[in-house]
Amino acid sequence: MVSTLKPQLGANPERARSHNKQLVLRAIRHVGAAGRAEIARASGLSTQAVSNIISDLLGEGLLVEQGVRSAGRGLPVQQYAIKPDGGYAFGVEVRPTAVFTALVDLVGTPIQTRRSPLRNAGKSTILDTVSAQLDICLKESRVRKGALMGAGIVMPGPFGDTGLTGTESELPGWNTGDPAEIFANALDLPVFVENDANAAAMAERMNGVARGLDDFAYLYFGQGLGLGLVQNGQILQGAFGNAGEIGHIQVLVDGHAVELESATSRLSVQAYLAGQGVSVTDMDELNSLYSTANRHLLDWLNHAAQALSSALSIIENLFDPQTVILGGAMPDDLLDHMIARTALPARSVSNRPDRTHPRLMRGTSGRMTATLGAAALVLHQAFTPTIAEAR
Amino acid sequence: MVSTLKPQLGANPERARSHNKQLVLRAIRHVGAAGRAEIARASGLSTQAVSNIISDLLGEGLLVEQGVRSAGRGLPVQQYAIKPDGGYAFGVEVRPTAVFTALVDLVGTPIQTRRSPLRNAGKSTILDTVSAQLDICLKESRVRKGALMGAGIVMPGPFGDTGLTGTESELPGWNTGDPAEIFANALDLPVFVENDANAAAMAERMNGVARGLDDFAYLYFGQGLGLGLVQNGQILQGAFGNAGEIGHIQVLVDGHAVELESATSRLSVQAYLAGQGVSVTDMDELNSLYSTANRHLLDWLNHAAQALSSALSIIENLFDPQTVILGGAMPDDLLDHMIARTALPARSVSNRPDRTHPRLMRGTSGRMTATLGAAALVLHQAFTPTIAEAR
DNA sequence: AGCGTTAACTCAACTTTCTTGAGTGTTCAA
DNA sequence: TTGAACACTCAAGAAAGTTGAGTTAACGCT
Repeated sequence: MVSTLKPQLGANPERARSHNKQLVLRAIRHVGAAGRAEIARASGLSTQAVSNIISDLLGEGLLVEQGVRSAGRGLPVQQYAIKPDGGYAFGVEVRPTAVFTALVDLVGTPIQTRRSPLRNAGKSTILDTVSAQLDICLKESRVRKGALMGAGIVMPGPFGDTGLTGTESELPGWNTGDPAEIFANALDLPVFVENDANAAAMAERMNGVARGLDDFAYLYFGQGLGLGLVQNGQILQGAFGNAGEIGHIQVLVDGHAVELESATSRLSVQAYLAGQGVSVTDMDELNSLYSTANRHLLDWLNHAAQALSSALSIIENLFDPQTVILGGAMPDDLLDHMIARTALPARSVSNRPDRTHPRLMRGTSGRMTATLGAAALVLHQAFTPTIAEAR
Repeated sequence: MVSTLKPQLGANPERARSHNKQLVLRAIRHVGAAGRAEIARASGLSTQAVSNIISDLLGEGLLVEQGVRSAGRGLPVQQYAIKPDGGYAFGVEVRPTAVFTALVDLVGTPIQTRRSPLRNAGKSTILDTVSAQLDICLKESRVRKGALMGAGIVMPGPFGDTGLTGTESELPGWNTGDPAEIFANALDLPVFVENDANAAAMAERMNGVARGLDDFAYLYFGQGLGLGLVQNGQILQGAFGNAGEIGHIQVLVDGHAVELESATSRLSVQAYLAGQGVSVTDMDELNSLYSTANRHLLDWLNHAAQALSSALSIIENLFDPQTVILGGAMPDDLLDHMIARTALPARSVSNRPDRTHPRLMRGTSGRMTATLGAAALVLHQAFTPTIAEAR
């Protein structure tokens, strides 16, 4: 019974400065552009301290002046904003058949997105492909490697040898060794590894509908169904990094218990439609099927909405989030349809009159959601004050 | 769509010191007794800094010298330990018919526990009773009020006006205003308010089977069934403070969906037994019923274990905790029986070979669990470095 | 139009806290 | 016996923050 204390760092001047820098960046990012006094009030620091820090950040090229704003009386505010080319993040999504990569700038704008097929799903093939993609990305975009703040990697979970192993994770060979470390060595960059749902959630928080939210859940439609949980602005990872494996829990559809994933995922709709003699292979076909109001697809959506309603009840009552976001590799229209049809449980702590957000929202969808989310992991890190958190 | 940035504090010398003090206390608490060099290594501070901080803490009466330990070569280690009477915490559990209070010292030892019936469940009656209990507690134990670090309050959730309101929370009048503020004013102390499950979880972490665990879940058998979630050493509260309301989710028993609470709670066993013509009014009766191997009770336990298995699957896959603890106002033997009978889901991220703790454990049980948990909230605060977290 | 108030920001002096490096004392092992 | 290892202290120095006085610009009242 060895209980290891999670290492936590003490505060010294150097770490305090780094913490405060991130605090200032975060405050500026949150409002888009801000002046010194404003930031000082938000952080509990003196204006002078903020001033010094801003001057540092200007020197490092992370901030730009953003004109003055005359706000009522007093000296007009000299505003500062994040400098988009002040840094870059590399996002990687590893799937069994291909690797998706994205280069985004400091404000989250995608500079490049790429797709590269994999000859096989072997470890070294993946590492080589990712490395090659990084080089090409940097060359084409003319971004110095030094300007890269890190790489975010999205891999199918769960991580490690668990009771779900073999059922889903179609990437062999990653259960031994720490994937983050392996990628960090291969790319020579700080690396953050998450599953697709968590990454998508962070993307939504950085630049999507979850901007400014600190507590929300994200249901990600990928191959299966994943749950990204953000608590207090941080991804909830669980003790072994596998929190949010919602796909295999039992929910009720028409009074019968089914695995949530078998009722809601992309694989599930394909299987269902195939059973009805309708073959779909990609999202576009699914979308056109929906636009013709295909009865079988609508039936499936109804089932899925029922399953989601059960899941929503669980998520809301267990996490009490500000909102639950639906997104991922599923066409917008289908997501909207499901959201409209999902019954919002009355017996839920989320059923309260003083809500600021709808209980169910649609997030960004599309093929690159998770890849951009991978990059968002890096940005999130850059804007999160981290004294007291050892790495 | 006003997205308010969660206030976070910048680091300045004063706050750094306070952060570091708490870090040192936490490190010492974790191992029981420690020397300067050891703490310095754990915190990333210099020995000199730790030395200065320890000398401060000795002056404040929070630490005591604890003899020297000769550990291999070198100068023997001068060890320090938490001084039990260095501070006290007041714990309060408010129930509809009575108020329970406890005074515990800095290491968590209960000094006094009391029960005081309530004439009615009105707000002012409760406040008056609690205040009076505090005064008596202090007088009898001869603890200065100045030595009190705060009060923890356990109240039935959910907090605020939610979809579960009226079903459970039998304390009228608390849905308006912030309970923490109300108590803080009445007691003139820093106050932390939580539900019973969260408080019990913290108690378990401070001095129970969850010592040293940073990620675990606690299923609390109270009137109903509550879930306390600890993530990264912190209570997971949710956006509105109502996370962990697990009682009302649907689970499967014998293929039928039922509300978890209706299958597992103390009220549920009483109702079930009453239906079989067996009347029980308190835990002792329940216990003696169990010791006679009452068939109806065993039937109920079987049902409950099934429901718990469903719940366990959800908790494990959503949180990926180090362990799930069962505790609360239910006799030990019954808890043990349920733990033994609860099937551990195979398809779970928690089903992994490299576990350090069992998937299901029994925590402290008994009438005062939540009350002592309330006090533990205060201790937890005292041992948690909190730069960057505004109040 | 004039003038006092308000507010953002800078400058320079000061304070707090941490780190560094040299020095002391104790224990173990060769 | 001697040297290495280790905990701890002392004194000097460095880093980062705060404070308070001073400057500048806009607003609004007379």
